[in-house]
Amino acid sequence: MRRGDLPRRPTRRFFRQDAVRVARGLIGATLVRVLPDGERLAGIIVETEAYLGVRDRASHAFEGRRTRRNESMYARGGTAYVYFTYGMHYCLNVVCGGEGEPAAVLLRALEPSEGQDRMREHRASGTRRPAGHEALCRGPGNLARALAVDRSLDGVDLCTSQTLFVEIGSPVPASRLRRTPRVGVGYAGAWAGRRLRWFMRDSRCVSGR
DNA sequence: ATGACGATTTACT
DNA sequence: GTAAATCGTCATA
Repeated sequence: MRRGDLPRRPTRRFFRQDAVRVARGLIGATLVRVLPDGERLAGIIVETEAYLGVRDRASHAFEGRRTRRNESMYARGGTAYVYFTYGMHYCLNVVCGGEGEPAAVLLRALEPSEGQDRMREHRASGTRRPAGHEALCRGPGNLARALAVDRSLDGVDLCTSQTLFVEIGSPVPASRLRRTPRVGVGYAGAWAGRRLRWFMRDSRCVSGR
């Protein structure tokens, strides 16, 4: 982005690509959350994972599973898919591909860039020590909590929403990225080993393991 | 109606 | 390293 340019959102065309391209392409972009009171929270996306749809055993849509929970995975690319897991955490995904094609990218970590105090408040309750800047949005559950993302944002269209959206960032060269298997999908057999996780090599905000 | 299970996080030995 | 927290969702009956 050049000086004086306004931030731009990725096009619908971008989100309609396959999840591998979207996962790779979102690294370095900024995720923006505008709270009900108008405060803007934002962070640079530093870690993503691709879930490839009906053939991917780790995906919620494996073998065409379609339920109330994962319904928004079947919406068109650019839709938010927010699910609740482990009885306490929300996770935010970006749906990819065309309508009826349930692929998605899980957003796993951000480097906070705006509204860090508010993020810290959101993270505060339940933890003993306040999270440092690096840890505010480290891990999908923490990211969602810091940005006040819950099921009310499930199904939101990131291409048009004023509440939750993405802004294009500077291009990230491949040399700054690392690619590994996904986290927490050991149950997925051969799919567990596929390198479908991307993260910024030098970022201190990336989740562990 | 019941039971098993998480695309996680934290705390603790 | 292991375990606990915690509950919506889904498959089974």
